[in-house]
Amino acid sequence: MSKYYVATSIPYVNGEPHLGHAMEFVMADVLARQARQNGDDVIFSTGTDEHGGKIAEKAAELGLTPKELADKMSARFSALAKSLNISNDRFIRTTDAGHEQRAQLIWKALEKDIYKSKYVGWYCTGDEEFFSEAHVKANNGVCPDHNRPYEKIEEENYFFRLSSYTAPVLKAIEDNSLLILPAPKRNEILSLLNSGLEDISISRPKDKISWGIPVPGDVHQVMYVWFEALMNYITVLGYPEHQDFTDFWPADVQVIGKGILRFHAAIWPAMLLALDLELPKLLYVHGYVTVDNKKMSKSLGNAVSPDDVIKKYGADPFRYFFLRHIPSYGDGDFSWQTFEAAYNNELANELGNAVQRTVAMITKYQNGIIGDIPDAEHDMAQYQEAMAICRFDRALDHVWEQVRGLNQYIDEEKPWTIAKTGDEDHLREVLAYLASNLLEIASLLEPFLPETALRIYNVFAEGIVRPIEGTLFPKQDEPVEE
RNA sequence: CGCGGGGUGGAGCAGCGGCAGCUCGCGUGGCUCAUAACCACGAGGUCACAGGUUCGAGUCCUGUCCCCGCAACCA
Repeated sequence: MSKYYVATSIPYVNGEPHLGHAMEFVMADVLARQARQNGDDVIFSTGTDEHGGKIAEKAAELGLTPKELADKMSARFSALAKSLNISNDRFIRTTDAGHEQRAQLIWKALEKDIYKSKYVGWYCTGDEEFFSEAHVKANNGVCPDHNRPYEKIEEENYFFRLSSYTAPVLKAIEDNSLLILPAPKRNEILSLLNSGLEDISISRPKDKISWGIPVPGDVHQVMYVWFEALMNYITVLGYPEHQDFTDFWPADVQVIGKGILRFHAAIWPAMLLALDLELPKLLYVHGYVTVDNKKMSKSLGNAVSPDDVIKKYGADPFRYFFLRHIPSYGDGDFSWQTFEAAYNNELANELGNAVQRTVAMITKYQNGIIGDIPDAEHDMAQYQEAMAICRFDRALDHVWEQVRGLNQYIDEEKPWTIAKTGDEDHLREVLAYLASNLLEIASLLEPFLPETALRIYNVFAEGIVRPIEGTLFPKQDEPVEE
């Protein structure tokens, strides 16, 4: 039994969970469920990233302590995972004592590559934030939000010698020992690496940002959130001493959004190399979700809550839409309209109805007795290939080819005609073939639509049809608001 | 010349050198097992533009015009 470790990135608890977070959960869940289906021993981890100035500020605005805010928001994310049927084995929070302690161990282990230096940057006291040279130049030296000039400020920070790791990280990505999918993302990071990496600041003065993990041996500094958050992928396994870490690292897949590619394809691998650890085997980078072709944003008021969609349609339809209709290798769009179309046409009419008509015929013509169900013999190669490279959309396309094929087969064979002519053997054969196909489809669907797969199994698995209560995907008639 | 992605029937996409394809939507017909579902057929494209390579180009090369993302701590 081989070990399989898959992790999502851990969302920052700065805002409410949105469709993009939900999609990432779902994608990673497909990988985890597929691995379990293949008999692997799986750890699937997700969680929340909770430190940093932004959280502290936001908490202050709301009259909460940072920890109270983090608790509240973290719970929202774990609730989302639950309502989407995400099968994560772990849910790590960067405020967990275990993470904080292990992060400090990691820091110490990295000390040969850490040095103290002055950070010089452009600072806006309005934002209380540093800005890059390019950013400042683009705004002609004046902060547009506060209409005051950026100040040049120096502060003491610890730095990580990222520059020393440019070459080995580059090599790992070039020879695909750290595979990055899709390829354009790999190219993007290669070109970044080819231009060389600079050392990065990895701490903040405690008097500026206190909400963070203390730097070991320096009471005046806390770790920079990102630096410490990346460590979750190994602290969750119990680095350095726990057996899970020995057994499950390196990760088989890390699932991330395109916005955090640099952190995961440059900084994180460098940290791992500095720790003398192996790199993840695959970094799968998904795109962003727009709503009605616009970037989700509070000011536009077009944010759609994953909860609303799940409440109305359920977890499986949600999973289905985001896995098949948001391109696995690119950005995609959600709208209620396209969601409903997918639900009605594909789930209800094609799949749901295929199950329904099969059930009805077996019940009507054979009193619900299926008899021997032959093994299905479709060529799964294309499906498997798609799964291997995280092309969930393509994999589902192939499943739906089978669903359509099934409906075509029914129309060609016309079981109702066979029933009239009284050729019982032939009829039994045809209907058993249908059941067999639906069982096969259920198996292919299992990682994607776990509830649906189970319901289909339950109907046909015993050689006798056990009618479903209601229908698989009840048609939704009432128009959705908005 | 910062980097990257893209412009293909009404919409969304595939095709990456050999007669332009898929899904939705639309039209017509068929069927009656079924969730007014299912099946078949059809209409609809000078593949952003201009050059070039080739026996042959959405497909390769060059140039132009648009769109989008990253760069600037959003998944």
